[in-house]
Amino acid sequence: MTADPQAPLRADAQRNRDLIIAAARAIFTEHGPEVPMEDIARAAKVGIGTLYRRFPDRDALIRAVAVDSFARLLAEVRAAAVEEPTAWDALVRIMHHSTDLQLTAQLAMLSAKALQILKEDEAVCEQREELLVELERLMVRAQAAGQLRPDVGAGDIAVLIAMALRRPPAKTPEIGRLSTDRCIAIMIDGLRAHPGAPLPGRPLVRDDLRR
Amino acid sequence: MTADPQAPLRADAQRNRDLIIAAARAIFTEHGPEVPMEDIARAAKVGIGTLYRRFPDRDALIRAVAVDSFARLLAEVRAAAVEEPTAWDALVRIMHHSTDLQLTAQLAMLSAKALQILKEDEAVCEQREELLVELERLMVRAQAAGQLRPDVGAGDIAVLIAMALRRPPAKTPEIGRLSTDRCIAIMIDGLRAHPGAPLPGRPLVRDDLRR
DNA sequence: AGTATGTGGAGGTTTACATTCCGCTTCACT
DNA sequence: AGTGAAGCGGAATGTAAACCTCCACATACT
Repeated sequence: MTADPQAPLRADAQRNRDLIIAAARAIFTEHGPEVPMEDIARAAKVGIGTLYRRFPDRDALIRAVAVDSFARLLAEVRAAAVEEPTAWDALVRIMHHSTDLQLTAQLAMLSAKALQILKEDEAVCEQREELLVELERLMVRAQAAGQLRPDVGAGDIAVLIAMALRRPPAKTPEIGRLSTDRCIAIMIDGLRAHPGAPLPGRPLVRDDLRR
Repeated sequence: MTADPQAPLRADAQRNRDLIIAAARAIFTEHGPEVPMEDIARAAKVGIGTLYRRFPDRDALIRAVAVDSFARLLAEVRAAAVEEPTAWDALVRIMHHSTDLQLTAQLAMLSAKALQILKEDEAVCEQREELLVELERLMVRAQAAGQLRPDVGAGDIAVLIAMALRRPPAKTPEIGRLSTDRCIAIMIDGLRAHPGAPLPGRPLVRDDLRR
């Protein structure tokens, strides 16, 4: 029932549905996917009943948000790949600026619960695969150009991102943002070609992330 | 009532107390400080009643574990500072090998709840301060020796560590460990002197972490 | 204007966790 | 080896929070 196109929604209902997804996106990004349904309804300025009619349970909502967020991120990645002068610049841009990235990583890698749900969703899995393919393509290009260190795989980047974007509670929001930015910048410097020390083990690749 | 030395515990009681702390340490490290008390009791092979007699509530337990974990970490840091040939090596050793580091970071930076509790504990705050002083000392040495990039502060490292050590759930424990190791190695390379790009903002220092 | 569709949110139900309590066990001391 | 104090386990109870249903009322579409 995630998307049920055979009965087009009434205009107000469609509007509410969008509001709910937007609110869920914001709240999931901030507090993870296990916040009470009521909070989401409140943020969307909608009654709980409405939320439940549109998404019969939390899983459905998570799936819908994930589809949305993955699609946005994919678009962002493709845009960066085309618009930036080099693959490396595209990677840097994505890592630094994407909030969809944050949500996606959170859903796909940090919450065991969400992972479980998404793993069983055909559409999401496909999107995910596309995303990783796109990422790998960028990385190969950046490695060929000698900008990205050769001993990392897409899995490494994914892990790095997932870690970096789990922002710890900070003194103030500004410090929180600053610390995330700096952290990512340090990671990026660690990803440049000709770094100090060879990495342990072997590169993590796409398949290492599948669970 | 965390430590009540006026009535020395019976031998078996003392043993159980130690078991409980050890179990709590393991479980907190793995799953954060909000796991059900019952899980901790089970892991310690002890009845819930016992747990509650020794630690009247979760806060007391968290405090006790924190004191223990901070002390261990401080010892580890000092040992590394003395035993390793350079300050840089000491930093690397600590980042790579310390599980107490993981727990400490988790308690001190990632869980809002734990933070709240610890912030109000005199002893813990002092330990924390000592720890950061020691870290800063190492960093200054490593920067003076030209090994650590000059534009980072102790706060940056603390944030980095807290992020890195929040291990996402992985396909297998081996992959989990590998990904953490690689992630840390990448961060370390990003921390070396003469990296690619200057970091944004200003160094995060000790005080930025106080909340 | 009439009807199908959508809405809000009060409240019953479920769940999960914290905490207490007390009959039985183990220790420590003589 | 006997005895009382200290300790133990875990079933039972309390409690808070989140889930989700339901229905009188509202809104959109034709």
